[in-house]
Amino acid sequence: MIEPMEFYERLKEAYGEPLWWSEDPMVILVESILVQQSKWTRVRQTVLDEPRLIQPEVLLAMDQETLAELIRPAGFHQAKSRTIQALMEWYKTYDFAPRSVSVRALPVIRRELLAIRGIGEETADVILVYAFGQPSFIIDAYTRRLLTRLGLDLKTDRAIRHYFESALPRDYQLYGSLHWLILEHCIQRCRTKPDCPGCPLRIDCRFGRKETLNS
DNA sequence: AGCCAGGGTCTAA
DNA sequence: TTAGACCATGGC
Repeated sequence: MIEPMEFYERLKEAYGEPLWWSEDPMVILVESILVQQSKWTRVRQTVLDEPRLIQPEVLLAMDQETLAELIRPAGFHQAKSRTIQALMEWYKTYDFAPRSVSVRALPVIRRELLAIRGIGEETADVILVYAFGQPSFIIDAYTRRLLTRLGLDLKTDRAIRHYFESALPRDYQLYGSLHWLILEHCIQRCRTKPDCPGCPLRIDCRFGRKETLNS
C-alpha cells in the first residue's frame, strides 16, 4: 500500500515541479465554480478572456442574466452565475483580502463556503487551498479514481481525507501541489493515453472505460 | 448520436 | 446515509 508522501514523490518525479492554479484569488473563486462538471477549454471560452471583468464589484454590479450569458459555455450557467454572485457577496465580508485570515479560521471559512448554494466540499477546499492558503485537502473525481486503481479501499471521502491529512504535513502548498500533480497526471497523460504506458504510479487508470466492480 | 466532463442539490427509501 | 435524477454546454 502506497503512502501519501510516496504518492506525491512519484508524481513529482514524473512531471516535475508542480504548477499552481493561480496567484490571483479572484481567478480561483471564479474558475472553481466554472470548472464544476466542465472542462478547461470551456472555462476559457467565458468571462476569463476579459480580465477586467474578473473583479468583485464588476461581477456584483451586473445582473444575473448578463453574467449567465457570459459564462454560458461552461454549462449550468444559471446556477453558476447565481453561485458566483453569492460568493462575491461573501468575499466582500473578508474585504477581498483572503490571505489576511489566520489558520485557526479554517473550519469557520469552510462552513461559510458550504452554506453558499452551489458550493460543495470540493469547491470549498479548492478555495481554501488556492485562494486562502489553508490546508484542507481537495478530493475530486480523479483522486478517488486513482486511489481505487491503486487498490486502496477508501470508500468515503472522509476516509480519503484522513488518508492524506494524517500522513502529510499540514501545508497548503503541498496540498495544492499534489492536487495539481493529480490533474497533470490524469488530464495531460491518462486521458490522452488510456493505456498509460510507463505510468509513474504503475496503475491502469481506465479512462474512457466504464468503472466495473471487481476489476 | 451518444457519451462525458475536476460538481452540487434535492428527493426518496 | 446513500442512490439516482436533474442541472447545460460543446467536443469528440
